[in-house]
Amino acid sequence: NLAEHTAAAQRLYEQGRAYYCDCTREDIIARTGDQHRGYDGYCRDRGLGPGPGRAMRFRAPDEGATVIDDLVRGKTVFENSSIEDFVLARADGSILFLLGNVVDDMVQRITHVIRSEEHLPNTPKQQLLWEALGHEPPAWGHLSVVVNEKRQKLSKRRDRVALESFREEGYLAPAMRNYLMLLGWAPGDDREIMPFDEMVAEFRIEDVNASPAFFDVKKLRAFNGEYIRALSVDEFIAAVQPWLAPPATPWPAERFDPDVFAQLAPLAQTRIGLLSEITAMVDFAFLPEPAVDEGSWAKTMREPAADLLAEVAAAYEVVSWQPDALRERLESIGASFGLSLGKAQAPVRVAVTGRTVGLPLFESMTVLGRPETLRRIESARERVTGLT
RNA sequence: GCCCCCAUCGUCUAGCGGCCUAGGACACCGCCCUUUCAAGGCGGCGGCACGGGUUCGAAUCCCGUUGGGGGCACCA
Repeated sequence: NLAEHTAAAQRLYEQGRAYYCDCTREDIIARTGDQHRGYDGYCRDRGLGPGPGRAMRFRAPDEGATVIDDLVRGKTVFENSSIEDFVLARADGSILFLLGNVVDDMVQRITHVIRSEEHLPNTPKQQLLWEALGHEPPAWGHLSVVVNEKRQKLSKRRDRVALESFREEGYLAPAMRNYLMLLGWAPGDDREIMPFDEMVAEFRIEDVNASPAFFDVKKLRAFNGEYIRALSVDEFIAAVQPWLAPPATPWPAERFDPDVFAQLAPLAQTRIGLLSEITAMVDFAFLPEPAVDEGSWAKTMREPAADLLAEVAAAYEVVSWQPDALRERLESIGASFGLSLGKAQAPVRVAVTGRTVGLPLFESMTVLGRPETLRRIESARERVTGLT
């Protein structure tokens, strides 16, 4: 809209609402003694015409006040005496943001300007321009900024603000959107998790509150978990695909078995808050050897783990390979050692999956298959015996 | 320094003069369920920044203080 920008500046000059000024930054500081004092109006009445080294300044009103009626903040009063004669056009004729932005909005017939709080100090200047150019100013709405734990506005340099990085970690778009909607706004009832369409239907800009909100990743993650659980199993399997292939996976691609994963998926679905967590949840099924967590090993592979593992291996040679049967056998073997099922399953779990926490054990073994399960139990038993 | 904004549990919020003994969510802590961990159920902890007004009555209105934030370019 270059032509419109220039025409608008020209019109303001012809109306006497703007004037030319040849002051440099240094001149102004020399006169006011302060680099934050603003322009002192030196050229206001010098009657300078256009020329090299001359910028065009807006003639701000000397008296009265400019009132911004803000959709989210109510009325804000700016004394006109505090508004400096700001520059509209550089010495080379190019137009500055403040004016260009206003002209663009007029050309596009913008009715509502909803933007961040940091623009609030610009608003009286822009409203003055709208009026000087003979237009009704738009409805303004200044939203508060989102802040970090130190309550400063989020910045690209300092804070994590790229949506892509959240997506790569396995946040679902609807969860992110739902969470973001709740920063500064709340639906009428106590529901927080709600479909976007319903939020849109209920949303009113006037209901947005004006105080800055902290971006709480913990709560975002909780929302994400809710959205993950709300997926059908098929949707879940589809959503999680990117984390089941290289480079996300520690297992070789050819070892991945979609049918095996499909059996594990519903078990994993209630256990992850981020899609990326699926990898560690099911890696035992696709790795040639379980990734042993040494802390888990040390905690569980003590008396009478070796003997227990030996008996479990023997019993599992012949049981019917189903979760219930596997559990019953382990439970009675544990009992013969004086161990609860909770205690007895621990070394078996570490032997088979490598960790003390994970998917339900008997279902996992069922999916892994008898030969591989027995091999892992036996291998763990040998290691324990070797160390004893 | 000047201009402006904001202020309810740790966090996000509901509240728009009496329904408030201040409600919900996340987090945290218990209990239940349970093969681990989750999920789920039940319960707990925890807040109106402070001081003045106005009013019969204030978290709600006004003023001030304090604290936090944003903006002060011939940048966008």
